[in-house]
Amino acid sequence: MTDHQFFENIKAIQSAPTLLALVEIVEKYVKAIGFEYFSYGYKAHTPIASPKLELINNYPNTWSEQYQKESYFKQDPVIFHSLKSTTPLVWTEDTFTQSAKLKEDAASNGIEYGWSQSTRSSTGLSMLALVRPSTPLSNTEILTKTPNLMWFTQTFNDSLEKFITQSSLVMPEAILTNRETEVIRWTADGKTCYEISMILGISERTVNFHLKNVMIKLNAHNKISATVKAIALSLV
Amino acid sequence: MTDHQFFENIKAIQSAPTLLALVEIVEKYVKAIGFEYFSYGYKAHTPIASPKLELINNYPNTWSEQYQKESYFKQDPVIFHSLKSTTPLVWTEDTFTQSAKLKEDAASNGIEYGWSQSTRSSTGLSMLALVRPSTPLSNTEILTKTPNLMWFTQTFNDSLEKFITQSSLVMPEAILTNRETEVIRWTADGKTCYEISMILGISERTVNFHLKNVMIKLNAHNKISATVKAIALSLV
DNA sequence: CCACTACCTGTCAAATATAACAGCTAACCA
DNA sequence: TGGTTAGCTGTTATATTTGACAGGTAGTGG
Repeated sequence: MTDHQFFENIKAIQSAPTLLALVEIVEKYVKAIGFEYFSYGYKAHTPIASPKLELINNYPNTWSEQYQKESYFKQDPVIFHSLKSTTPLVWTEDTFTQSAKLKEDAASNGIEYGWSQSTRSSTGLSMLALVRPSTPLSNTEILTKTPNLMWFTQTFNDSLEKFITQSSLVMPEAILTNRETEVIRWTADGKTCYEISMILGISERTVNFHLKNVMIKLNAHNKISATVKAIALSLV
Repeated sequence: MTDHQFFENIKAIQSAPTLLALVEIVEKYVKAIGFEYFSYGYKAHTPIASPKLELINNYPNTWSEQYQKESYFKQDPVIFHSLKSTTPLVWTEDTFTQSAKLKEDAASNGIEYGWSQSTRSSTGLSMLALVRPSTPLSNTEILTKTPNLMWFTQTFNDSLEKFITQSSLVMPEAILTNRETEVIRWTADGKTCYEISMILGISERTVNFHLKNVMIKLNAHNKISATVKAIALSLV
Protein backbone atom coordinates (compact mmCIF):
# COMPACT_ATOMS: atom_id res chain seq x y z
CA MET A 1 0.00 0.00 0.00
CA THR A 2 1.42 3.37 -0.97
CA ASP A 3 1.53 6.33 1.38
CA HIS A 4 -1.06 8.01 -0.75
CA GLN A 5 -3.48 5.12 -0.42
CA PHE A 6 -2.88 5.03 3.31
CA PHE A 7 -3.66 8.72 3.68
CA GLU A 8 -6.84 8.24 1.69
CA ASN A 9 -7.86 5.55 4.14
CA ILE A 10 -7.18 7.82 7.10
CA LYS A 11 -9.32 10.56 5.61
CA ALA A 12 -12.07 8.11 4.75
CA ILE A 13 -12.11 6.89 8.34
CA GLN A 14 -12.28 10.40 9.72
CA SER A 15 -15.21 11.31 7.53
CA ALA A 16 -17.13 8.04 7.48
CA PRO A 17 -20.82 8.94 7.77
CA THR A 18 -22.02 5.75 9.41
CA LEU A 19 -20.79 2.93 11.58
CA LEU A 20 -21.32 0.52 8.73
CA ALA A 21 -19.23 2.55 6.33
CA LEU A 22 -16.47 2.71 8.90
CA VAL A 23 -16.44 -1.02 9.42
CA GLU A 24 -16.27 -1.59 5.68
CA ILE A 25 -13.21 0.59 5.43
CA VAL A 26 -11.38 -1.24 8.16
CA GLU A 27 -12.30 -4.62 6.70
CA LYS A 28 -10.74 -3.69 3.39
CA TYR A 29 -7.75 -2.09 5.02
CA VAL A 30 -6.81 -5.00 7.25
CA LYS A 31 -6.95 -7.39 4.29
CA ALA A 32 -4.85 -5.02 2.21
CA ILE A 33 -2.07 -5.00 4.79
CA GLY A 34 -2.05 -8.73 5.25
CA PHE A 35 -4.47 -9.52 8.06
CA GLU A 36 -7.57 -11.65 7.95
CA TYR A 37 -9.49 -10.46 10.99
CA PHE A 38 -10.01 -7.34 13.03
CA SER A 39 -11.55 -6.99 16.45
CA TYR A 40 -12.67 -3.74 18.02
CA GLY A 41 -13.66 -3.29 21.65
CA TYR A 42 -14.88 -0.29 23.62
CA LYS A 43 -15.30 0.05 27.35
CA ALA A 44 -16.80 3.15 28.94
CA HIS A 45 -15.02 4.47 32.02
CA THR A 46 -18.22 4.27 34.03
CA PRO A 47 -20.01 2.40 35.41
CA ILE A 48 -17.37 0.12 36.87
CA ALA A 49 -19.27 -2.96 37.98
CA SER A 50 -21.35 -3.48 34.83
CA PRO A 51 -19.27 -1.68 32.24
CA LYS A 52 -20.81 -0.66 28.97
CA LEU A 53 -19.08 -2.78 26.32
CA GLU A 54 -19.20 -2.67 22.56
CA LEU A 55 -17.63 -5.39 20.47
CA ILE A 56 -17.28 -5.44 16.70
CA ASN A 57 -15.25 -8.03 14.81
CA ASN A 58 -15.23 -10.27 11.79
CA TYR A 59 -14.05 -13.39 13.57
CA PRO A 60 -15.58 -16.73 12.56
CA ASN A 61 -18.87 -17.30 14.38
CA THR A 62 -17.56 -20.45 16.00
CA TRP A 63 -14.84 -18.47 17.72
CA SER A 64 -17.07 -15.59 18.79
CA GLU A 65 -19.48 -18.04 20.35
CA GLN A 66 -16.82 -20.07 22.06
CA TYR A 67 -15.12 -16.95 23.38
CA GLN A 68 -18.42 -15.84 24.84
CA LYS A 69 -19.33 -19.26 26.15
CA GLU A 70 -16.04 -19.85 27.91
CA SER A 71 -15.94 -16.26 29.20
CA TYR A 72 -12.47 -15.98 27.76
CA PHE A 73 -12.55 -12.20 28.17
CA LYS A 74 -11.90 -12.84 31.86
CA GLN A 75 -8.46 -14.28 31.16
CA ASP A 76 -7.51 -12.80 27.80
CA PRO A 77 -4.02 -11.31 28.17
CA VAL A 78 -4.67 -9.06 25.17
CA ILE A 79 -7.56 -7.48 27.05
CA PHE A 80 -5.48 -7.12 30.20
CA HIS A 81 -2.76 -5.34 28.32
CA SER A 82 -5.19 -3.01 26.59
CA LEU A 83 -6.72 -2.01 29.90
CA LYS A 84 -3.36 -1.11 31.39
CA SER A 85 -1.29 0.33 28.60
CA THR A 86 -1.53 2.05 25.25
CA THR A 87 1.67 0.38 24.09
CA PRO A 88 1.11 -1.70 20.94
CA LEU A 89 1.20 -5.43 21.60
CA VAL A 90 2.59 -7.95 19.15
CA TRP A 91 1.11 -11.33 20.10
CA THR A 92 3.86 -13.83 20.84
CA GLU A 93 4.14 -17.14 22.65
CA ASP A 94 4.90 -15.23 25.84
CA THR A 95 1.68 -13.28 25.61
CA PHE A 96 -0.43 -16.35 26.25
CA THR A 97 1.68 -18.32 28.71
CA GLN A 98 -0.93 -17.82 31.44
CA SER A 99 -3.84 -18.99 29.30
CA ALA A 100 -2.84 -22.05 27.30
CA LYS A 101 -6.38 -23.25 26.58
CA LEU A 102 -7.46 -19.88 25.23
CA LYS A 103 -4.40 -19.82 23.00
CA GLU A 104 -5.09 -23.33 21.72
CA ASP A 105 -8.76 -22.76 21.03
CA ALA A 106 -8.05 -19.45 19.33
CA ALA A 107 -5.41 -21.02 17.09
CA SER A 108 -7.79 -23.75 16.00
CA ASN A 109 -10.16 -20.99 14.84
CA GLY A 110 -7.51 -19.15 12.88
CA ILE A 111 -6.85 -16.59 15.60
CA GLU A 112 -3.14 -16.94 15.96
CA TYR A 113 -0.85 -14.06 15.04
CA GLY A 114 -1.95 -10.60 15.98
CA TRP A 115 -1.19 -7.00 16.74
CA SER A 116 -3.27 -4.89 19.09
CA GLN A 117 -3.31 -1.48 20.67
CA SER A 118 -5.66 0.55 22.81
CA THR A 119 -6.31 4.27 22.95
CA ARG A 120 -7.96 6.46 25.57
CA SER A 121 -10.49 9.22 25.38
CA SER A 122 -12.40 11.15 28.00
CA THR A 123 -15.36 8.78 27.79
CA GLY A 124 -13.68 5.41 27.59
CA LEU A 125 -11.11 3.09 26.16
CA SER A 126 -10.96 1.54 22.69
CA MET A 127 -8.93 -1.38 21.42
CA LEU A 128 -8.23 -2.59 17.91
CA ALA A 129 -6.66 -5.95 17.15
CA LEU A 130 -5.53 -7.20 13.73
CA VAL A 131 -5.24 -10.95 13.41
CA ARG A 132 -4.36 -13.67 10.92
CA PRO A 133 -4.22 -17.47 10.99
CA SER A 134 -0.71 -17.99 9.61
CA THR A 135 2.64 -16.31 9.21
CA PRO A 136 3.99 -14.72 12.37
CA LEU A 137 4.81 -11.03 12.22
CA SER A 138 8.47 -10.72 11.28
CA ASN A 139 10.69 -8.05 12.75
CA THR A 140 10.80 -6.33 9.40
CA GLU A 141 7.04 -6.32 9.16
CA ILE A 142 6.73 -4.94 12.67
CA LEU A 143 9.20 -2.18 11.93
CA THR A 144 7.65 -1.15 8.65
CA LYS A 145 3.99 -1.47 9.58
CA THR A 146 3.87 -0.27 13.16
CA PRO A 147 3.86 3.47 12.47
CA ASN A 148 0.94 3.26 10.09
CA LEU A 149 -0.90 0.78 12.25
CA MET A 150 -0.65 3.08 15.22
CA TRP A 151 -2.13 5.98 13.35
CA PHE A 152 -4.76 3.79 11.81
CA THR A 153 -5.74 2.41 15.21
CA GLN A 154 -5.93 5.83 16.78
CA THR A 155 -7.99 7.26 13.96
CA PHE A 156 -10.28 4.27 13.77
CA ASN A 157 -10.85 4.20 17.52
CA ASP A 158 -11.59 7.94 17.59
CA SER A 159 -14.11 7.60 14.82
CA LEU A 160 -15.81 4.52 16.14
CA GLU A 161 -16.06 6.00 19.60
CA LYS A 162 -17.94 8.94 18.13
CA PHE A 163 -20.65 6.64 16.81
CA ILE A 164 -20.79 4.57 19.96
CA THR A 165 -20.90 7.35 22.52
CA GLN A 166 -23.26 9.56 20.56
CA SER A 167 -25.79 6.77 20.52
CA SER A 168 -25.78 6.46 24.28
CA LEU A 169 -26.27 8.41 27.44
CA VAL A 170 -23.27 10.67 27.91
CA MET A 171 -22.72 12.37 31.20
CA PRO A 172 -23.36 16.10 30.98
CA GLU A 173 -20.32 18.35 31.00
CA ALA A 174 -19.64 19.14 34.61
CA ILE A 175 -17.30 21.88 35.68
CA LEU A 176 -15.96 21.91 39.20
CA THR A 177 -14.84 25.02 41.02
CA ASN A 178 -11.30 25.24 42.36
CA ARG A 179 -12.35 24.39 45.88
CA GLU A 180 -14.49 21.51 44.72
CA THR A 181 -11.56 20.13 42.77
CA GLU A 182 -9.23 20.43 45.75
CA VAL A 183 -11.69 18.73 48.05
CA ILE A 184 -12.41 15.84 45.71
CA ARG A 185 -8.68 15.32 45.11
CA TRP A 186 -7.88 14.98 48.79
CA THR A 187 -10.91 12.77 49.14
CA ALA A 188 -9.53 10.54 46.39
CA ASP A 189 -6.37 10.12 48.45
CA GLY A 190 -8.46 8.80 51.32
CA LYS A 191 -8.57 11.86 53.55
CA THR A 192 -11.58 12.30 55.81
CA CYS A 193 -13.56 15.53 55.80
CA TYR A 194 -11.96 16.56 59.06
CA GLU A 195 -8.46 15.98 57.68
CA ILE A 196 -9.26 17.96 54.56
CA SER A 197 -10.60 20.79 56.69
CA MET A 198 -7.23 20.90 58.46
CA ILE A 199 -5.31 20.76 55.19
CA LEU A 200 -7.29 23.56 53.58
CA GLY A 201 -7.76 25.58 56.74
CA ILE A 202 -11.54 25.63 56.58
CA SER A 203 -14.23 24.06 58.70
CA GLU A 204 -15.28 20.47 58.34
CA ARG A 205 -18.75 21.74 57.54
CA THR A 206 -17.43 23.62 54.51
CA VAL A 207 -15.63 20.57 53.20
CA ASN A 208 -18.93 18.75 53.38
CA PHE A 209 -20.61 21.60 51.59
CA HIS A 210 -18.23 21.44 48.63
CA LEU A 211 -18.42 17.69 48.57
CA LYS A 212 -22.19 17.83 48.48
CA ASN A 213 -22.02 20.21 45.50
CA VAL A 214 -19.70 17.86 43.65
CA MET A 215 -22.04 14.97 44.33
CA ILE A 216 -24.95 16.96 42.90
CA LYS A 217 -22.96 18.02 39.82
CA LEU A 218 -21.84 14.47 39.09
CA ASN A 219 -25.14 12.89 40.01
CA ALA A 220 -23.46 10.73 42.62
CA HIS A 221 -25.07 9.40 45.77
CA ASN A 222 -21.94 9.41 47.87
CA LYS A 223 -18.30 10.48 47.99
CA ILE A 224 -16.99 7.29 46.47
CA SER A 225 -19.16 7.50 43.40
CA ALA A 226 -18.39 11.21 43.04
CA THR A 227 -14.67 10.55 43.32
CA VAL A 228 -14.69 7.74 40.77
CA LYS A 229 -16.74 9.78 38.33
CA ALA A 230 -14.50 12.82 38.74
CA ILE A 231 -11.46 10.69 37.98
CA ALA A 232 -13.15 8.93 35.06
CA LEU A 233 -14.11 12.31 33.59
CA SER A 234 -10.56 13.61 34.12
CA LEU A 235 -11.95 16.43 36.24
CA VAL A 236 -9.21 16.06 38.82
CA MET B 1 15.24 10.78 7.48
CA THR B 2 15.10 7.34 5.89
CA ASP B 3 13.08 4.48 7.29
CA HIS B 4 16.29 2.75 8.19
CA GLN B 5 17.54 5.70 10.21
CA PHE B 6 14.16 5.93 11.94
CA PHE B 7 14.25 2.26 12.93
CA GLU B 8 17.74 2.71 14.29
CA ASN B 9 16.43 5.53 16.46
CA ILE B 10 13.60 3.36 17.75
CA LYS B 11 16.02 0.60 18.68
CA ALA B 12 18.39 3.07 20.30
CA ILE B 13 15.54 4.42 22.43
CA GLN B 14 14.47 0.97 23.51
CA SER B 15 17.96 0.03 24.60
CA ALA B 16 19.18 3.33 26.01
CA PRO B 17 21.15 2.53 29.18
CA THR B 18 20.59 5.80 31.00
CA LEU B 19 18.16 8.67 31.18
CA LEU B 20 20.80 11.01 29.84
CA ALA B 21 21.45 8.83 26.81
CA LEU B 22 17.75 8.72 26.12
CA VAL B 23 17.37 12.47 26.26
CA GLU B 24 20.31 12.88 23.90
CA ILE B 25 18.65 10.63 21.35
CA VAL B 26 15.41 12.55 21.43
CA GLU B 27 17.19 15.88 21.19
CA LYS B 28 18.94 14.78 18.02
CA TYR B 29 15.82 13.21 16.61
CA VAL B 30 13.53 16.17 17.08
CA LYS B 31 16.04 18.45 15.35
CA ALA B 32 16.43 15.98 12.51
CA ILE B 33 12.72 15.99 11.79
CA GLY B 34 12.39 19.73 11.92
CA PHE B 35 11.58 20.68 15.50
CA GLU B 36 13.54 22.86 17.86
CA TYR B 37 12.21 21.83 21.23
CA PHE B 38 10.81 18.80 22.99
CA SER B 39 8.95 18.60 26.25
CA TYR B 40 8.29 15.44 28.22
CA GLY B 41 5.94 15.13 31.16
CA TYR B 42 5.01 12.23 33.42
CA LYS B 43 2.24 12.03 35.97
CA ALA B 44 1.79 9.01 38.22
CA HIS B 45 -1.77 7.77 38.65
CA THR B 46 -1.51 8.13 42.42
CA PRO B 47 -1.51 10.09 44.62
CA ILE B 48 -4.19 12.38 43.26
CA ALA B 49 -3.93 15.53 45.34
CA SER B 50 -0.14 15.97 45.13
CA PRO B 51 0.68 14.02 42.00
CA LYS B 52 4.21 12.90 41.32
CA LEU B 53 5.36 14.88 38.29
CA GLU B 54 8.46 14.65 36.18
CA LEU B 55 9.28 17.26 33.57
CA ILE B 56 12.10 17.16 31.07
CA ASN B 57 12.48 19.65 28.22
CA ASN B 58 14.95 21.76 26.34
CA TYR B 59 12.89 24.93 26.34
CA PRO B 60 14.66 28.26 26.85
CA ASN B 61 15.15 28.95 30.56
CA THR B 62 13.12 32.13 30.35
CA TRP B 63 10.10 30.17 29.23
CA SER B 64 10.50 27.37 31.76
CA GLU B 65 10.72 29.92 34.54
CA GLN B 66 7.80 31.96 33.34
CA TYR B 67 5.68 28.85 32.86
CA GLN B 68 6.42 27.85 36.41
CA LYS B 69 5.98 31.36 37.81
CA GLU B 70 2.60 31.95 36.15
CA SER B 71 1.44 28.41 36.96
CA TYR B 72 0.55 28.01 33.33
CA PHE B 73 0.19 24.26 33.77
CA LYS B 74 -3.14 25.02 35.41
CA GLN B 75 -4.60 26.37 32.18
CA ASP B 76 -2.49 24.74 29.49
CA PRO B 77 -4.87 23.19 26.94
CA VAL B 78 -2.11 20.85 25.78
CA ILE B 79 -1.94 19.41 29.29
CA PHE B 80 -5.72 19.13 29.47
CA HIS B 81 -5.85 17.22 26.23
CA SER B 82 -3.05 14.88 27.26
CA LEU B 83 -4.83 14.04 30.49
CA LYS B 84 -8.04 13.13 28.69
CA SER B 85 -7.03 11.54 25.43
CA THR B 86 -4.22 9.69 23.71
CA THR B 87 -5.18 11.25 20.38
CA PRO B 88 -2.27 13.23 18.89
CA LEU B 89 -2.79 16.98 19.07
CA VAL B 90 -1.57 19.38 16.40
CA TRP B 91 -1.39 22.82 18.03
CA THR B 92 -3.58 25.30 16.17
CA GLU B 93 -5.16 28.66 16.90
CA ASP B 94 -8.20 26.87 18.22
CA THR B 95 -6.14 24.96 20.75
CA PHE B 96 -5.37 28.11 22.72
CA THR B 97 -8.56 30.13 22.40
CA GLN B 98 -9.21 29.77 26.13
CA SER B 99 -5.76 30.93 27.18
CA ALA B 100 -4.67 33.90 25.08
CA LYS B 101 -1.97 35.14 27.46
CA LEU B 102 -0.31 31.74 27.65
CA LYS B 103 -0.32 31.53 23.87
CA GLU B 104 1.19 35.01 23.54
CA ASP B 105 3.91 34.48 26.12
CA ALA B 106 4.80 31.10 24.66
CA ALA B 107 5.07 32.52 21.17
CA SER B 108 7.42 35.26 22.33
CA ASN B 109 9.69 32.51 23.66
CA GLY B 110 9.68 30.54 20.44
CA ILE B 111 7.06 28.07 21.61
CA GLU B 112 4.56 28.33 18.81
CA TYR B 113 3.90 25.39 16.54
CA GLY B 114 3.73 22.01 18.11
CA TRP B 115 2.59 18.41 18.09
CA SER B 116 1.88 16.45 21.21
CA GLN B 117 0.56 13.10 22.32
CA SER B 118 0.20 11.19 25.54
CA THR B 119 0.39 7.49 26.28
CA ARG B 120 -0.79 5.41 29.23
CA SER B 121 0.84 2.70 31.27
CA SER B 122 -0.18 0.89 34.44
CA THR B 123 1.76 3.33 36.60
CA GLY B 124 1.00 6.65 34.99
CA LEU B 125 0.66 8.87 32.00
CA SER B 126 3.40 10.28 29.77
CA MET B 127 3.29 13.12 27.27
CA LEU B 128 5.72 14.19 24.60
CA ALA B 129 5.49 17.50 22.76
CA LEU B 130 7.58 18.59 19.79
CA VAL B 131 7.75 22.32 19.22
CA ARG B 132 9.29 24.93 16.94
CA PRO B 133 9.23 28.72 16.72
CA SER B 134 8.29 29.12 13.07
CA THR B 135 6.59 27.36 10.18
CA PRO B 136 3.20 25.87 11.03
CA LEU B 137 2.78 22.17 10.41
CA SER B 138 1.38 21.74 6.92
CA ASN B 139 -1.19 19.11 6.09
CA THR B 140 1.42 17.26 4.09
CA GLU B 141 3.83 17.30 6.98
CA ILE B 142 1.17 16.07 9.35
CA LEU B 143 0.24 13.24 7.02
CA THR B 144 3.77 12.12 6.38
CA LYS B 145 5.21 12.54 9.87
CA THR B 146 2.36 11.49 12.13
CA PRO B 147 2.83 7.73 11.85
CA ASN B 148 6.49 7.89 12.81
CA LEU B 149 5.89 10.49 15.48
CA MET B 150 3.30 8.28 17.11
CA TRP B 151 5.61 5.36 17.30
CA PHE B 152 8.45 7.53 18.43
CA THR B 153 6.34 9.07 21.19
CA GLN B 154 5.11 5.71 22.39
CA THR B 155 8.58 4.20 22.43
CA PHE B 156 10.14 7.22 24.05
CA ASN B 157 7.47 7.43 26.74
CA ASP B 158 7.78 3.73 27.50
CA SER B 159 11.51 4.00 27.90
CA LEU B 160 11.50 7.16 29.92
CA GLU B 161 8.83 5.81 32.24
CA LYS B 162 11.10 2.85 32.98
CA PHE B 163 13.78 5.16 34.31
CA ILE B 164 11.36 7.34 36.20
CA THR B 165 9.33 4.66 37.91
CA GLN B 166 12.26 2.41 38.75
CA SER B 167 13.83 5.25 40.68
CA SER B 168 10.80 5.71 42.86
CA LEU B 169 8.48 3.92 45.18
CA VAL B 170 6.32 1.61 43.09
CA MET B 171 3.29 0.03 44.63
CA PRO B 172 3.79 -3.69 45.15
CA GLU B 173 1.92 -6.00 42.80
CA ALA B 174 -1.39 -6.68 44.40
CA ILE B 175 -3.70 -9.41 43.24
CA LEU B 176 -7.32 -9.33 44.25
CA THR B 177 -9.50 -12.41 44.55
CA ASN B 178 -12.68 -12.64 42.50
CA ARG B 179 -14.88 -11.65 45.41
CA GLU B 180 -12.63 -8.76 46.35
CA THR B 181 -12.77 -7.51 42.79
CA GLU B 182 -16.55 -7.75 42.68
CA VAL B 183 -16.92 -5.93 45.96
CA ILE B 184 -14.55 -3.11 45.05
CA ARG B 185 -16.26 -2.68 41.66
CA TRP B 186 -19.70 -2.22 43.19
CA THR B 187 -18.15 0.06 45.76
CA ALA B 188 -16.72 2.16 42.95
CA ASP B 189 -20.23 2.59 41.61
CA GLY B 190 -21.27 4.05 44.93
CA LYS B 191 -23.08 1.09 46.43
CA THR B 192 -23.14 0.78 50.22
CA CYS B 193 -22.00 -2.42 51.91
CA TYR B 194 -25.59 -3.35 52.58
CA GLU B 195 -26.54 -2.89 48.93
CA ILE B 196 -23.57 -4.97 47.82
CA SER B 197 -24.54 -7.70 50.25
CA MET B 198 -27.99 -7.80 48.60
CA ILE B 199 -26.48 -7.81 45.09
CA LEU B 200 -24.05 -10.63 45.84
CA GLY B 201 -26.36 -12.54 48.17
CA ILE B 202 -23.99 -12.54 51.12
CA SER B 203 -24.08 -10.84 54.49
CA GLU B 204 -23.07 -7.24 55.02
CA ARG B 205 -20.38 -8.50 57.36
CA THR B 206 -18.79 -10.50 54.57
CA VAL B 207 -18.75 -7.51 52.25
CA ASN B 208 -16.90 -5.64 54.96
CA PHE B 209 -14.53 -8.53 55.34
CA HIS B 210 -13.54 -8.49 51.66
CA LEU B 211 -13.32 -4.72 51.66
CA LYS B 212 -11.00 -4.81 54.64
CA ASN B 213 -8.75 -7.29 52.84
CA VAL B 214 -8.59 -5.04 49.78
CA MET B 215 -7.69 -2.08 51.98
CA ILE B 216 -4.86 -4.07 53.53
CA LYS B 217 -3.58 -5.29 50.16
CA LEU B 218 -3.59 -1.79 48.69
CA ASN B 219 -2.36 -0.10 51.85
CA ALA B 220 -5.43 2.12 51.94
CA HIS B 221 -6.99 3.61 55.04
CA ASN B 222 -10.55 3.62 53.77
CA LYS B 223 -12.81 2.45 50.95
CA ILE B 224 -12.30 5.55 48.87
CA SER B 225 -8.54 5.28 48.81
CA ALA B 226 -8.78 1.55 48.11
CA THR B 227 -11.19 2.14 45.25
CA VAL B 228 -9.08 4.86 43.67
CA LYS B 229 -5.93 2.77 43.94
CA ALA B 230 -7.64 -0.30 42.50
CA ILE B 231 -8.80 1.73 39.51
CA ALA B 232 -5.42 3.42 39.08
CA LEU B 233 -3.72 0.03 39.10
CA SER B 234 -6.27 -1.34 36.61
CA LEU B 235 -7.20 -4.04 39.09
CA VAL B 236 -10.89 -3.67 38.41
C1' DC C 1 -28.92 47.95 42.79
C1' DC C 2 -29.84 43.16 41.65
C1' DA C 3 -28.66 38.61 40.17
C1' DC C 4 -25.21 35.45 40.15
C1' DT C 5 -21.19 32.71 41.57
C1' DA C 6 -17.72 31.05 44.66
C1' DC C 7 -16.92 30.50 49.08
C1' DC C 8 -17.78 29.94 53.88
C1' DT C 9 -20.26 28.35 58.54
C1' DG C 10 -23.46 26.34 62.14
C1' DT C 11 -26.39 22.27 64.37
C1' DC C 12 -28.77 17.87 64.67
C1' DA C 13 -30.29 13.11 63.54
C1' DA C 14 -29.87 9.05 60.99
C1' DA C 15 -27.19 6.12 58.02
C1' DT C 16 -22.72 3.99 57.00
C1' DA C 17 -18.15 2.80 57.64
C1' DT C 18 -14.26 1.33 60.39
C1' DA C 19 -11.83 -1.47 63.89
C1' DA C 20 -11.27 -5.35 66.76
C1' DC C 21 -13.01 -9.26 68.95
C1' DA C 22 -13.54 -14.61 67.33
C1' DG C 23 -14.50 -18.63 64.36
C1' DC C 24 -16.82 -21.39 60.50
C1' DT C 25 -16.59 -24.52 55.61
C1' DA C 26 -14.56 -26.18 51.38
C1' DA C 27 -10.98 -27.02 48.02
C1' DC C 28 -6.28 -27.70 46.88
C1' DC C 29 -1.78 -29.55 47.41
C1' DA C 30 2.40 -31.53 49.51
C1' DT D 1 -2.46 -35.12 57.64
C1' DG D 2 -1.35 -30.34 57.85
C1' DG D 3 -0.81 -25.93 55.61
C1' DT D 4 -2.73 -22.73 52.51
C1' DT D 5 -6.20 -20.02 50.18
C1' DA D 6 -10.81 -18.31 49.19
C1' DG D 7 -14.89 -17.48 51.12
C1' DC D 8 -18.24 -16.68 54.77
C1' DT D 9 -20.42 -14.90 59.43
C1' DG D 10 -21.29 -12.87 64.03
C1' DT D 11 -21.13 -8.78 67.80
C1' DT D 12 -19.90 -4.36 69.69
C1' DA D 13 -18.06 0.36 69.89
C1' DT D 14 -16.57 4.39 67.73
C1' DA D 15 -15.78 7.40 63.73
C1' DT D 16 -17.41 9.36 59.69
C1' DT D 17 -20.67 10.54 56.34
C1' DT D 18 -24.99 12.13 54.68
C1' DG D 19 -29.18 14.95 54.59
C1' DA D 20 -31.78 18.77 55.94
C1' DC D 21 -32.43 22.72 58.66
C1' DA D 22 -30.68 28.10 57.94
C1' DG D 23 -27.56 31.82 56.97
C1' DG D 24 -23.22 34.62 56.15
C1' DT D 25 -19.33 37.53 52.87
C1' DA D 26 -16.94 39.02 48.58
C1' DG D 27 -16.62 39.84 43.84
C1' DT D 28 -18.57 40.19 39.00
C1' DG D 29 -21.36 42.18 35.62
C1' DG D 30 -25.77 43.91 33.59
